[in-house]
Formats: sequence, C-alpha cells, structure tokens
Amino acid sequence: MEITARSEYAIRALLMLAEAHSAGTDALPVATLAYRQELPAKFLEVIMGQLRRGGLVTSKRGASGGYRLAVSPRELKVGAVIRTVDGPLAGVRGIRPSDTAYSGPAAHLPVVWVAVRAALRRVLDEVSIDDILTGDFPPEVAQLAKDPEAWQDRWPLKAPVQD
Amino acid sequence: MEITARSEYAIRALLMLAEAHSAGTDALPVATLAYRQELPAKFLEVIMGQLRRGGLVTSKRGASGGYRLAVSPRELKVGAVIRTVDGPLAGVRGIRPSDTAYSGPAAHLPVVWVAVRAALRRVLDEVSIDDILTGDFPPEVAQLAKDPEAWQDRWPLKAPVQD
DNA sequence: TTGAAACCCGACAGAACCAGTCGGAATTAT
DNA sequence: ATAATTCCGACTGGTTCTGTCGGGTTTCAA
Repeated sequence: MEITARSEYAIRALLMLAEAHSAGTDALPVATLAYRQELPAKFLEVIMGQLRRGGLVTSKRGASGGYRLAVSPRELKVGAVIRTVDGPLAGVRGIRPSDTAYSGPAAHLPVVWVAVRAALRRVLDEVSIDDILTGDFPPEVAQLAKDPEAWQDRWPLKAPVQD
Repeated sequence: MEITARSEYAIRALLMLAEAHSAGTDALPVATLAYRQELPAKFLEVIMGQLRRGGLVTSKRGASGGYRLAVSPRELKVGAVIRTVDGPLAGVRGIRPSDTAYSGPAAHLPVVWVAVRAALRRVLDEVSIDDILTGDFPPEVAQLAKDPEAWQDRWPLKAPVQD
C-alpha cells in the first residue's frame, strides 16, 4: 500500500498549476514546477507527459510555453491523478480486487479486497486538488483525519525491536 | 496500493489454520497448507517463519509437527497479518503518512495521506480471520462491499485504449 | 531569420524489491 | 535409526521504481 513518488510528484505539480490557475497566471514550464517543490526535473517531465496524455493538463511548446490545468481544480480528484500515472488504485498480486477468486476457507476473501478498494475510493475519489489547496476537505475525509489516533503509528501484535 | 503475494498467502494459510483450530485438528505442516491452497511450498515456509516470529502462530518441529494459531481467529485481524509479513499498511515514498511534510500549495497534503491510512485501518483492522471464515463481516465493511458499484472497475478521466 | 525556450520522446541505468528456490542443519515422533 | 518436519541463510531471475541522457521538434520574440 504505497503511494509512489510518481503519484506524489504528479499531485504536487497539479497543486502548483491549480494555484496558478486561480491566479490567472501563464503556463508554467517544468523547470519552474521542479524548482518550486524541489522535484527532479527530468523525471517530472516524464510525469507531465503522462498527465497530458491522460487529459488532465494541456501543454504549449516553445518559448513562454508550459503546462496548464485542463480540468477545474474542484473537479480534479486525487484518485484520477493516481490512476493516470500509476494505474489502478488497488490490486491483489496485480489483479483487480473483484477478479480474485479462492476456494475453501478463503472463499470470502474477495469481499475484503473489494472493501479495501472501496475504502480507498471514498477518500481518493472524493478529495479534489482544490480541497488540498484550501485545506477544506469533504466531511467524510475530515472526520477520518480529525481523530488524533489517525496520526499515530500502529504496530503488529509483537512490536519490532527498537534500534 | 498493492496487496502482495506474501500477505495474500499469509492470510490464506491462517484461514486454513483457523479452520483446523475450530475442528481441533493437530498442527498442520507447510506441505499440507501449500497443497490445499496451491501455494508455493518453499515460499510459504519463509512466510510461516515470519508469522511465528511475529507471534501469530506457534510451531512444532519434527515428525507430526506443523503450525497452529497462537491467537484466537476472532482476535486475529487482517491488518496485523499484513503488518507482520509486509510492514506498515500505508506509506508515501517509503515514509509514514504522518511523517510527511510539504511547503506551499502542498501544505495540506499530509491530511490526505493520513486519511488514506485511516480508511485502510477501518477495514483491515476490523476484519478478523474468523470473519472471513464465516463470511460474516463487521457492519462497516459489509456496507462497503454491499454496494454493487464497489465491484466495478473505475477508469481515469480518459479511459485507456482497449487491446 | 535567428536563437533561445520549452516540450517531446526513446533509450538507458542503477538500485531496490518481489517471488521463489536450493541445500542443508536441527529437531522430534515412531 | 529413520522419516518427517521446522528452520535458516544464500542465492537468483525478473520486474518495477526512480530517475538520467541526448537529442529532436515546436514556438515565441527580438
């Protein structure tokens, strides 16, 4: 259950574009985006290409070119960003949760996988880029993050040795 | 957001042990577990070692030895299994959600990561091995899986080409 | 028209991780 | 004794992740 650097960088880039969007600024070149959030420029270039092909941003080449949002920040959901650059939100050994099947005592296991995916969706497909910009999250998500325990780490039954 | 083969195999093995547990059967050797659910035997052997060191199972060596549950199936949660064999449930580029920090327009991003982890916990730390065995899930999880839409795939803004 | 700014693209590379195997040592019941 | 079984370290082949490199192409502006 890892958020990749790819997805993280994509979201941070889009946040900058959303900020510029509301300020009515010109297109932002990769160099600027990379500098402002300290992201590896050439890698980000690859990622921006994915976002463009996915229709999340538009690009303009040449001098004073750069990237612009193609979708309003309010309608652009984090889940869509992740799916665009990293593929499906959830998988089990590479297959979709709803395509899993087991025999015997594991027969009901797909229910768990589907519930996991559904739980992820209820966060990632609800939160928009604009929500992150303003810090004003949908009630469902705000509720989850409000609990102080959500900010604490949890350990397995036997805690690993401290070193 | 991938469930690894490791975690999946661990859960399926524990489900078999839980079944035997209620039937009061003897300890189950790896060979039997691997055969019954068609898991790679030597790999499962490694995984069972992790579960033992994590305190989820006990082992007996030698003839008519094998593995037994060390925790009652009802108290053994899926989240604990995953943490034992694969480490933390959620991470962002390898760091814990609550340890992330960003500047500028990404300042509120950690709220999203923490909410993601909390959402995962609400499923994985609620569902027990016994729940999966019986197919009788906690209301929260049952609710998520009840929705037919939860069993459907979702696509990013621009659907990928079919091939 | 020239040059610089920027996107665009394919190839490559190192590192890490994942899934799984191999061979054998230690332990235990019969 | 012997067979069954856990236990353990080393190893491997493949894939993915995170980038980098070098150059081609488009566009603006002077």
